[in-house]
Amino acid sequence: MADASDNQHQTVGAWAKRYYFANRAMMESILRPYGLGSTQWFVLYELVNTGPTMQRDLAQRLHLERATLSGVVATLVRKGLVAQATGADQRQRQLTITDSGLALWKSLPDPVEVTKAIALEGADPAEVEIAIRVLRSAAERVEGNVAD
Amino acid sequence: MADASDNQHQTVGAWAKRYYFANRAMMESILRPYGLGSTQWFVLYELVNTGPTMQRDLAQRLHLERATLSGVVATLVRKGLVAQATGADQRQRQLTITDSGLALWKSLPDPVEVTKAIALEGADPAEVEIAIRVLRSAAERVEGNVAD
DNA sequence: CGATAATTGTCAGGTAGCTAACGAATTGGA
DNA sequence: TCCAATTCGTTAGCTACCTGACAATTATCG
Repeated sequence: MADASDNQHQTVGAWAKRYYFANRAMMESILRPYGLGSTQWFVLYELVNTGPTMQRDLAQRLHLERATLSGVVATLVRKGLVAQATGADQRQRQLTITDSGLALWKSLPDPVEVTKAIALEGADPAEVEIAIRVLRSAAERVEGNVAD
Repeated sequence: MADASDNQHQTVGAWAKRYYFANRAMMESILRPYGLGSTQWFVLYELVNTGPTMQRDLAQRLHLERATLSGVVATLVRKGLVAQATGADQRQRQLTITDSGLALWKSLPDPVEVTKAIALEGADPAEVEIAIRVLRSAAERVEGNVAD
């Protein structure tokens, strides 16, 4: 009812947005007791599962701009969870999870799994597949067009 | 290719996020020449199509927190596009689009339509329907759970 | 070799969200 | 009637994105 006038914008985009924010809110409510944000969690996830990584590569994998990741990393370094080292190429920074970061990681629930379980409980897997296909093709088409 | 390690998180949520940001980037690239952000556009849209509106009601319709809308409205007022008036109940603010706001509005393309056309070009309408259903039910389920 | 081009990370400044806390105004109940 | 509870908007402070500009470094090519 509050949505009566939303009918014009009853689009995939509108619901994608709403699901994204619901998802993120849930993840952050899970992570808040540990003092982590959702993107910070994804960074730790990558470092744990891929090992030491160049900051540049990490940005690509997480689909973040260099500048965005720079801020997230700075936060994690300040918290002592991640170490940022300079190697041969002095422009680049190599990221490694610290001991204290790993200790925190081991005590963490997986917020992606928890949220996914709630979101898709009882959903038809075939329909979920279709939803992913539609979203992916829409995302890729729009991404390709912004480049202009 | 950059997504090789994303397989673990090849979820509806991951693609919803990616589509949301692509969508928003496209909308903002369309609106940038006019000095507007996407949420600012939605506020103007509501004021144009619904007429003068209480700030409180607008927040509900746009699914924004009072605090968030407060900032967006402050920006629009500063730009002279929206007027914020106090009425009988002196706690509430009534929002109205100004003449200069309306003039700007009339010169604007509809970024939602433009983006949607690109995103869903050639997509199967039945599959789009399914995607919306999946997203809506997922969003509502997660929203219901965060309330805990 | 040496000047120009490209890469990398950071900073500055902007948009879009959130929660928590507060002041002012209104409502409700004892 | 009057005090307590509620409502509404704002502010402050946080996360998470972006673009544009910059310094430092490394690559490239004439």
